[in-house]
Amino acid sequence: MKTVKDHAVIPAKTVERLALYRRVLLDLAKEGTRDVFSHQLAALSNNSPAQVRRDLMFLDFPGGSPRNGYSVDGLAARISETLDSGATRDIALVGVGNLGRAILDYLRARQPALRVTATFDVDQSKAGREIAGCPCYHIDVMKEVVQSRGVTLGVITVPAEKAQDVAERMVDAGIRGILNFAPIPLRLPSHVFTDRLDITMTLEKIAYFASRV
Amino acid sequence: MKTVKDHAVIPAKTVERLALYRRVLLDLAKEGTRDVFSHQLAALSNNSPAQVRRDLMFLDFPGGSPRNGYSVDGLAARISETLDSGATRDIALVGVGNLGRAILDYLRARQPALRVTATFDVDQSKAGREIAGCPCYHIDVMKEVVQSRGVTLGVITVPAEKAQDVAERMVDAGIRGILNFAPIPLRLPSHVFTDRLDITMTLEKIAYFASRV
DNA sequence: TTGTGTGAAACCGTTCACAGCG
DNA sequence: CGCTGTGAACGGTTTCACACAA
Repeated sequence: MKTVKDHAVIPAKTVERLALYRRVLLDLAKEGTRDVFSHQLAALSNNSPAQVRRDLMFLDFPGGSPRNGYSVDGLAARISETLDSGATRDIALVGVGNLGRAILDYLRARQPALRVTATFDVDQSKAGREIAGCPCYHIDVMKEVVQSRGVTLGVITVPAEKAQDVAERMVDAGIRGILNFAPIPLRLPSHVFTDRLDITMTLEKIAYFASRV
Repeated sequence: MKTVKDHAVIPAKTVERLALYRRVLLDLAKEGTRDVFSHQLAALSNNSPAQVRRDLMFLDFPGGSPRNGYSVDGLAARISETLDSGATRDIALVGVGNLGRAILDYLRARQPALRVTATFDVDQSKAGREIAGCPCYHIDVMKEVVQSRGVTLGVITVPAEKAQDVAERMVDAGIRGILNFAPIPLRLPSHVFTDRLDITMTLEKIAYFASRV
């Protein structure tokens, strides 16, 4: 029996794992697997079977039988409905340095539901050119471009000192969610969802735990 | 009074925040600030003053006076002692694509306590060259290079299909901690500390939360 | 019999609130 | 006073354990 309402908010950690399950399921589908048990999905995403089943409760998915487990295709589709609502999201990327270009390449091959529509930089010489098949504008025209194309997500790959300013311009342009690679957290109005991927900090954490036994 | 033993294991989230506090403190020091209150540190790393004070309890730092707060230099130094023990850690980076190069650049400027010593790739044509001032070897010689230089940390920026294999070679070479950029979790012996920075997954999470109000 | 779906318990991290001190 | 240090309360997440279904 399903008790979770359609529009119930799913906790962030669960959303992350659902995105991971989807990727695993798509891989399984590609190699022809039809059905999967929670313990298999758990092994492939290393966590516990109980965690997997608990996460799937949020999907309102009629799925799993004790005989066969879950339908790979059905479950993947249900996750996509829940996370994406099927719509493609447009992304603006600010800061066309090495990291910015890497992320462009990274995303181009993947998930067509997430697409970098435009890139921006302070460097005038980059404006007007195409970077990895994606037009690059000067940052001063960001608001117009973002609004005319209905971009709702932003990625920040500029140096730490510029990140807060860029983020505020993004919010002003109407962007609702920001992924920040700068090593400093952004202070933004609470209606904007932000997350940070801090490479140095993560390495420092790994260094700490790798030394104690 | 301090009750936390020197070798007590600090929770991962606290370690992350301590690394962030250190960065903030170093910025403050650079601009000449001598002392800082927990509420200031909290604002700069956006979280609560209570959280900051709770985190600092793990440091066994005699610090804070109600009059002046904490000594900026003293606190930064104490965090470094606790996280790094002052030692420089050597890193091996496998996968010299765009992302790999971006991370090399990113780390070169920063934290001298973390240094990429060698890079590796399957591409023979990259071997023998220098990438961003860092020697690049073929992946087959990784074990020797890693062992002769005492490298203990690894960064994986290869495609998903290769990541597990690369990780196992790293572990075989004696690496103790791995930062994985591939979108699939690694299955490794539990004595190896691993963390994953999954760009696509994070964007999917942001897309999910950016659409609900 | 095996695996799902799920209440209930255990666990962990954050926040509260206040005693103690400069 | 205002801030630190911290015990205690709180809330969210994970794990346990078992009824139920194929």
